[in-house]
Amino acid sequence: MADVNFKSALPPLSRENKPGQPDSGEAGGDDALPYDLIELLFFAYRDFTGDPDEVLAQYEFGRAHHRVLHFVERNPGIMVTDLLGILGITKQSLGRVLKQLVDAGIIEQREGNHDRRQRLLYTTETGHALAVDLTRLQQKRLERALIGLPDGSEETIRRFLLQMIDPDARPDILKLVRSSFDLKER
Amino acid sequence: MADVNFKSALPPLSRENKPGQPDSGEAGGDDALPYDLIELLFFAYRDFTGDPDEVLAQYEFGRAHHRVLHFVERNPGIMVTDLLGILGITKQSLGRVLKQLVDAGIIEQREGNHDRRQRLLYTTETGHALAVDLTRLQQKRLERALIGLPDGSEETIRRFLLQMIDPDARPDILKLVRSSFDLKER
DNA sequence: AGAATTAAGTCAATATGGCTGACGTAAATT
DNA sequence: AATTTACGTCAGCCATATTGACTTAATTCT
Repeated sequence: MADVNFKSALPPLSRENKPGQPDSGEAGGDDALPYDLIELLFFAYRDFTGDPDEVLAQYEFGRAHHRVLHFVERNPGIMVTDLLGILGITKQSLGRVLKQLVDAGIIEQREGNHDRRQRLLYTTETGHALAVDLTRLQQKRLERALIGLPDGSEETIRRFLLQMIDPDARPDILKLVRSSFDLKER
Repeated sequence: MADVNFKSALPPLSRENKPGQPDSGEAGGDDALPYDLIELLFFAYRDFTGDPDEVLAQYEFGRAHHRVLHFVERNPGIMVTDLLGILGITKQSLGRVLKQLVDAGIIEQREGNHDRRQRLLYTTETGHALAVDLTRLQQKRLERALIGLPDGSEETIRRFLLQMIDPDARPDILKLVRSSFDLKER
């Protein structure tokens, strides 16, 4: 369900507004702003997140649930505090979503062994299955996107994405992402 | 202002949960799910949108305003209906945001020449300046991300992003994006 | 000329996913 | 024993999206 992607919704451009070639009649001297890249990124990301959205809607879950599920699946036994740091949201925001996931039997909380204050997070069997499902959807889209690109493109894209990230956040993200590819800078 | 990026917020991974190398001990036979790409995309997009967010916050605007501003700047004289189609949101959602932008003197509405029902959208001088500012921020990040990548990488990334988009939406998006690069499939 | 369609705007209600500040409890650390 | 940490919770707020129904004016179709 859920017509998340705008597919059919995108109309032809207004007649009054035909392309007309590089409308480089701007004021100041905006030397070639990368509108195309910016827009491609926008639409690509939207469709990328749209696949999971459709599945999640069936469970009455949203994108917030997906993010939590994803990072718990990826980091079984993660502490709530660390998950908060990764997601960059507040305890309250996470709390609501997390509770729903626990109630739905998607995520399980276990007391820490060494530190009994912790409620370490794990996906249940159901949760794992759902996480894998969603990831496979995204995998398919990624694979489709890589078709026909020159050798080494995947590596290039990985580096590009990493370098899009704030430099001072990269070390932490690299730890988190632990790619099987070498993304060390230089 | 606005601590949009989580920079300092990302904590070290939980001690209980050190990398430990490809934890390929999964159940079914999930052959190498592309977690790293998925996560890099997530963080990259977050930082990418974070730059404009900070500036917009000063105007009490959000990301919704940015999207509207962007597409109006890019398609001066666009009809409301077409903008709705591009953004993939409802008239009501657009209405609120658009009104705020008009009230703030960022966007201007002019009656259509041929069709007086239309309220064609244009950025004002102020709006244009803001749009350019925001785009330059994103340009800088993109340029930084392309540093050190092999020749032709930008082209590769463009194609990658295009192919991430639903195939049936691509023709419309290509018209919209009108890249100065050749993105025709094949 | 009259009917149907389109462009734009509007009302009211609702959901989601964020936020803040304050506070409480149990467990660990100093 | 005092402090800090991990987690949760209360109450309220805000931004951005949704739906369905309805109005007005203008254009197009028959």
